[in-house]
Amino acid sequence: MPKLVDHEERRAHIIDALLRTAAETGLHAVTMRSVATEAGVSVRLVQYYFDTKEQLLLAALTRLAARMGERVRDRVRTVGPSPAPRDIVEAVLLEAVPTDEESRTFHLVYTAYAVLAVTDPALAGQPFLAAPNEMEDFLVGQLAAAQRTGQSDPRLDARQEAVVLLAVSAGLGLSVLLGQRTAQDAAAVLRYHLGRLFPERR
Amino acid sequence: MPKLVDHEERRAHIIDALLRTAAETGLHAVTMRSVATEAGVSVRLVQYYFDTKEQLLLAALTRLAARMGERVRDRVRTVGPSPAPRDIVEAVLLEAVPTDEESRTFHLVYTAYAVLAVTDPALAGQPFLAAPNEMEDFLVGQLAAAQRTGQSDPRLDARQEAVVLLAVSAGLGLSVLLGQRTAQDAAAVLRYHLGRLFPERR
DNA sequence: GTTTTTATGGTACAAACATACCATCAAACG
DNA sequence: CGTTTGATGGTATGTTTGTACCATAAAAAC
Repeated sequence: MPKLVDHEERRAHIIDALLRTAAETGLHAVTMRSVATEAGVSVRLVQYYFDTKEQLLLAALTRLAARMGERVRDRVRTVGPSPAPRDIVEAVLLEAVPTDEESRTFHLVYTAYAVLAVTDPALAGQPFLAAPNEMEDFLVGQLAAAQRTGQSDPRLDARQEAVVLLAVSAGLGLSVLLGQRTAQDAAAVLRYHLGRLFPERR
Repeated sequence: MPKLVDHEERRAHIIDALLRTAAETGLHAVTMRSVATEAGVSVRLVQYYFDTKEQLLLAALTRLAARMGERVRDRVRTVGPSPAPRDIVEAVLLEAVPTDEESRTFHLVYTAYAVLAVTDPALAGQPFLAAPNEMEDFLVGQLAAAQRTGQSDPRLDARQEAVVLLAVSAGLGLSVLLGQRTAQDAAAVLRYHLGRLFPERR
């Protein structure tokens, strides 16, 4: 055998190249050749590590979803000691607003995948349904906790408010992606809305 | 000359064929041939009425945006006599939730266009920025009117609430498109949120 | 030291695509 | 009545795509 290379590392390298080209030219314009060029390898190698283009796209989507989850968890972790529910919720939802370049790439490509998945049967809806539903339950838990400790109005319907929150952050994220709003403006709107959900006590 | 046909009608016919195929197989999979087949004409005819594919796509987007505007105006018109701001706002925002098949087609293809426009410079962002900004101003006006007549809390920031409203309806519409929620559920969430914005007086 | 494997490059190929070109039919116009 | 012109069909062409095939270097295994 030759170099005996780390397969996972190679795959990750190629997938990252795909994500970069997808963010630049659009997911629809991604080709075996463009990915190979961006990754600095031959087309044959892309074939070698991902047999077919469909498998490459699927692997990229999987990696994308995983990285998104990591980013959310990182955000929650760095929110400071003994955080209030409002802080946790804010951190989680702000992750949907693309600020840095990596975040922008992620959300752009992710959205492109989501739209693609509606018509393409090969891209099963798993990552597009499992993750948000999980998130919804998480938010319901946080809201309920806030209601128990008097940080939020107990008369509110936690489930509906959670759905509204997710919709708001998704909608704001999309508008930032489309260049309609800056990330800062979107974040301000989100904080405004959270201010209504978690009234300041005085 | 031969039949001396109505150009606009022919163009509309072909564009509708494009929208149908785009809704079924995805905008990325739309080809001159598929559109021609769906429209029941030859490829040559599609070329004849829209010189290039890019022009065809652009014309379809223009028609799509126009039809969307019509639908919103129709909704507002049929909201009943002497409508309250809440009814108007509800009607406008519910248009973003794809209920019937035509609405679903519109929003799916429109979203695909929006994602495409981020990377494709040929699709200038005009329809993606002008329409929402117009809508935002409209909502601000309705909210301000409601605040003046005591139908809504005057301490609220009408501008920010309008942005939240648009984001919520966009996010809910997307989740319906992705099959995460039914249109009925999304409508219920929207009404719940409106209920918080326009409290019932008792 | 020979024989497997593994990793890689290059190239060939069939399909699909957008578009350009050639041809035709029929209605309007003079 | 002939000629121009708008509307349409068919086909050719060059390019790009995904994928299959052939080749080879080199490390491990024996």
